[in-house]
Amino acid sequence: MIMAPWRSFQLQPQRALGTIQSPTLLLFTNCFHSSNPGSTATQKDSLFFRFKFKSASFKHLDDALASFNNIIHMHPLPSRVEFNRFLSALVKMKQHHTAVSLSKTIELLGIPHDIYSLNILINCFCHLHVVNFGFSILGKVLKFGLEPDIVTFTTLINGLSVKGQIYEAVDFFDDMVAGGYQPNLHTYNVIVNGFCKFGKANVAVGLLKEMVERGCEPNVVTYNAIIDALCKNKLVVEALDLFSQMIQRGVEPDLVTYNCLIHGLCNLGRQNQALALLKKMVGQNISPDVFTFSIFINTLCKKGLVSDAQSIIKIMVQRGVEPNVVIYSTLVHCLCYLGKGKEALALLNEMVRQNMSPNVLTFNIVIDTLFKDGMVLEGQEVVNMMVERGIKPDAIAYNSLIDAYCLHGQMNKAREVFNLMVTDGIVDIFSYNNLINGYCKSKKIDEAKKLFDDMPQKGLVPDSVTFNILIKGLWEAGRTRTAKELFKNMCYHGQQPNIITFSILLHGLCKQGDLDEALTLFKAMEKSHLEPDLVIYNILINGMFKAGKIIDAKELFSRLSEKGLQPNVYTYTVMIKGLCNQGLIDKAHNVFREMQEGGCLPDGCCYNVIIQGFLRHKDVPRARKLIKEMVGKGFSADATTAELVVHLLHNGDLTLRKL
DNA sequence: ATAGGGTTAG
Repeated sequence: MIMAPWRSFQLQPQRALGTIQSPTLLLFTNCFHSSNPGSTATQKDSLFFRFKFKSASFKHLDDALASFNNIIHMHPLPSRVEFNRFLSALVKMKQHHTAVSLSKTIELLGIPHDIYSLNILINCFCHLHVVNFGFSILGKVLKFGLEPDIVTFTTLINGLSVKGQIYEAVDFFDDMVAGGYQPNLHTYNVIVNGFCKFGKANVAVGLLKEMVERGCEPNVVTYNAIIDALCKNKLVVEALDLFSQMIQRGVEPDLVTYNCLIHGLCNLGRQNQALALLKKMVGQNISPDVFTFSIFINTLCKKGLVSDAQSIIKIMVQRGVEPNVVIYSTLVHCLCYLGKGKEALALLNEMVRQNMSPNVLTFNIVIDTLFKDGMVLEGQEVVNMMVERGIKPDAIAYNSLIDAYCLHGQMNKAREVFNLMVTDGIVDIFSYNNLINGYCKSKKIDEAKKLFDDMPQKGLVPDSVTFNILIKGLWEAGRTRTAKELFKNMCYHGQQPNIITFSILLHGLCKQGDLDEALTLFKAMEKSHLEPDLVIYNILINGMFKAGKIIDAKELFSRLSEKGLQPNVYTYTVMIKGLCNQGLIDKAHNVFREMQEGGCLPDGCCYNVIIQGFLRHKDVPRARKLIKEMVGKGFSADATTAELVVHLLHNGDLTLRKL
């Protein structure tokens, strides 16, 4: 159980909800809850709705719906203005779908639309990613003889740009200007934001000038959007330039500005500069908030410094900033990253216990880690826990679940999850790639192929990863001809083979001993302007040894540095193994020494390879010495080494016997 | 307008 030292500072006791499980029970309990008047008292409700509040606001959808059911029975009915107020309250709760359907109800009650209600409706459709419906509402506006206003256009522009159709958004913007409508600051901010989210921060920077020329002086929101985008594109220098520029133009940076810059600096590892900015902002009486702390906590977590992160949490609590679910999830992630799955699970349970509802992200991190660390049962239990708490996995969570089940050969479960995604209409390329990969690894190549063929039907195009997975699967299933055909057909499917494609095929060919074909393929690869990397050379050197071309292998090895590549532990292991197999045990030993002089430390596999070399040559003293060294470094003998030792046991050698 | 999760193929 992990102890949270800051626990005493935080989390005011909240309403106990821990025992409530069924929605019915929840509704039941709500009936007795004094802070929830909306659902029962009709008279009070209408007063509340009509006179008491300037703008309606609800905490729960249930309250809003109950309120709605009451007011539609009032005589006379509330005015359009009041219904609009209600609809925008729903929008604030991100209940766009409900807003659309209630808008229809209101219409059916005989309350005519006005431009405000139609603008709200357009906004809802845009948020539901059906901009076309938004445009059909624009048609309705005109049909009703209503005048679209700048809000109508800005909303539609926003709808296009959040869908990534930024150039369509700009076209529409131009049409609007041509139609005599003046864009305002908000319109520009929507466009700027679109470019920023679309990875075109530079275009957004260019827009600043146009804004000034048009008399729409950029405000702090404009600058923040661009600064954030620049930071996320690692262009912190440019972001800092813009930061100075905004100050020069008299726009005061706010907390968001600083948070964005601090985030960008931390991501580039420039924490000292980030801290300097923190100091600067505090000097300007801008207090760090939970976002600011979160950035620093995350940065420390990524470095594995959990205790430092925990200290920051203490500080923030002392400053009166409450850690939230993001802060906790970051810590959970950190523990997972450090391989402490059990402790992460404990912290997750602690969150639940303290009523800090973990969300799909928190659960996903823990589930992923537990499965990857082989704790299948624990992982499954957390999945159940998530479902019990009514948290619906999203595409990322589902995909990592598919991957997890595949990893443990539970293909039926993986398939089940995949089918759920199909039902929900959220299968993506990752789902297919993960599941195809799972089938290949479980030697169910026909299932894999079937899935691959099924992709276009779902509107998905196989990517290079899909091809690579399937080529490898086919090859390993012995269907090398089909694998080669698929490789040749890749480009007809719009996918270029990449370096990994080549490595898969080269590996397969070398393993079969087809060195000549491998070398032909290697030439083809160079011709297609793919720069071979160390992995490719490792495969080739290995293949050359296997084919008995020791001179070629040694030459290729020695030419690595002139290609700007430094041999790694795999390269050396390949060399050592090759030399050992050719009986050149002393040469192998030289390489083993050379690698360490060059600063490359042997791993367990490397030790096993050279030890096996010595054992096969009945050189027990040197084998014994290296076994001792290996065990001392915390590596252990593999099955082959152990077997060889058993054969030599008649020596009664104690060091070896220990294995 | 700002903070936390997936890169699956060698």
